[in-house]
Amino acid sequence: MASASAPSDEAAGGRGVVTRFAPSPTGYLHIGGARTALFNWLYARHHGGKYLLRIEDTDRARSTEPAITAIFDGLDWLGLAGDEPPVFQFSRSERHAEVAAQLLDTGKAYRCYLTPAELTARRELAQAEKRPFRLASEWRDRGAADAPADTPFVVRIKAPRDGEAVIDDLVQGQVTVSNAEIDDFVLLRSHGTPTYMLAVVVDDHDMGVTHVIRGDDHLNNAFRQLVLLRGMDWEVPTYAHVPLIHGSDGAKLSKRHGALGVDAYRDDMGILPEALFNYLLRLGWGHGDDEIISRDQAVEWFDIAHVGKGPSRFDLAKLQNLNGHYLREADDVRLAALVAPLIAETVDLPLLERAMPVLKVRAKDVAELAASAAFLFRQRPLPLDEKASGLLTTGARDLLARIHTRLDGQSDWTIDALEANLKAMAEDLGLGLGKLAQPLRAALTGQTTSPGIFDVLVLLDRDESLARIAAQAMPAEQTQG
RNA sequence: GGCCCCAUCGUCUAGCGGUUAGGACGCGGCCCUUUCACGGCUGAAACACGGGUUCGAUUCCCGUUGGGGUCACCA
Repeated sequence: MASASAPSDEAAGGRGVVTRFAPSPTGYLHIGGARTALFNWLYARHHGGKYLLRIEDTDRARSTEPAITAIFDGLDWLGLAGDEPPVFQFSRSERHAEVAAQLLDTGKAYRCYLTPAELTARRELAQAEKRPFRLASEWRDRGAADAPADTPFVVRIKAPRDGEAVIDDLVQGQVTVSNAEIDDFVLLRSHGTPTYMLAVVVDDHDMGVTHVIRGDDHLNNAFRQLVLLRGMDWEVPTYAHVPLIHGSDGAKLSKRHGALGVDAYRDDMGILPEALFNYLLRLGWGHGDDEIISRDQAVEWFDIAHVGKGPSRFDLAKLQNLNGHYLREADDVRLAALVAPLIAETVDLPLLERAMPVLKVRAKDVAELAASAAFLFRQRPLPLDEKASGLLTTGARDLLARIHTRLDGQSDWTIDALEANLKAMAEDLGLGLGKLAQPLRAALTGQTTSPGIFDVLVLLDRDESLARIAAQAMPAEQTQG
């Protein structure tokens, strides 16, 4: 099963790769989280490993059920569901406490009786003296005998004070931090609940995670987690800290930059999942000149080595361009099903499906597609938009009457026949085809832009087309002469 | 502010000592054309700066500047 010879295989080592995406359900799945999930998924797939999901809900006050649902929905939509049922971190608190107890027993952690008030006082003092704050709790070396009775305490790790720690990060390279920078962070809160720092390390270990791929806002945390890992004598996973996504102005992505839940891209912006997948893949990662990359191709090509080290800015225009591409490629039946609910009029689904090939080449999102399809289902008299009504001058209406007469005599209602007929008519009148097509388009669609005029004629069919033309044509008696 | 990280067109990126610095989005022009798109061709557009190393730096090293991340009983 194992590859016979792949010594250069980046850090996959001998063991099977296990990655995880671990969002905290305090908000919806945002674009940055989606990309982190994508990279984890790709890395696992590429190496034939496993990709797991874990919901980091240890903050009971901020974790919500709707957020959890939205995160799973978003992941499913992008095709990034976990390979196994998700782990809910809160359900594992007993295990976390057990590890904290073990650290306490082995002298790797201690009970700290400093109150929150004392802590903030020390912090403020340090700040006032413009001195970096590093907590030095006197409880670190005090014996249990000194412990005050009935006083709440937190459990802190005993972080080393000398030397330095090194992490070989797949993205950031070798990063060294002095141990003096790492404080005795809290493992168990005064109410006995585990902190994120404890929970992550225990869960990653228990879940067999070999590769931790996450946002680089966690790079500093990795050093803290290292202390814990050493305390438990556990194997250190391979880290890959991926740069964050920034907004168009270079600042950390926020709501106003479009850091919306992926559901907003789907529902409000009409983005297709394959487009977002492709966009997110290319944001911060590249493979030569390739831009349009399929899922399979991505799995084959993806590597951490080509993940950029600098943050990249989110560019909506490029996402939309990609979306246009995938829209054109998408199956007509699928698109019709997506578009139908967005159309106010009663939809003739087979007609919508038939129209899709000529509609989808001119749309960049699902909403645009719906807007461009609506004319097919409107009742007569057709409402005209401003440009269309401006175009239907007396002369144009007169022309429509002539067109009506001409087409009324046409039995072969096909694109070729219609085109031949109208071109001949234009020639007879000494006009360009456009002179006929534009008024016709206005009468047929109520708009000045639409698919090709012969496509429209055929889609609408003979009776409806003729009726729409008649509705806008100059009354017959005024055209005599 | 301390610590850590980063730096190629406006944006996403290719490049891994010697290239006319390539592609894509966006922008301009042309072509196609019944409108709008699509498509094709084409133009403008980048190695942040200063020192080294080297025969030769976009590429390696140092510094400056700029940007980002992080400093909780949040995750």
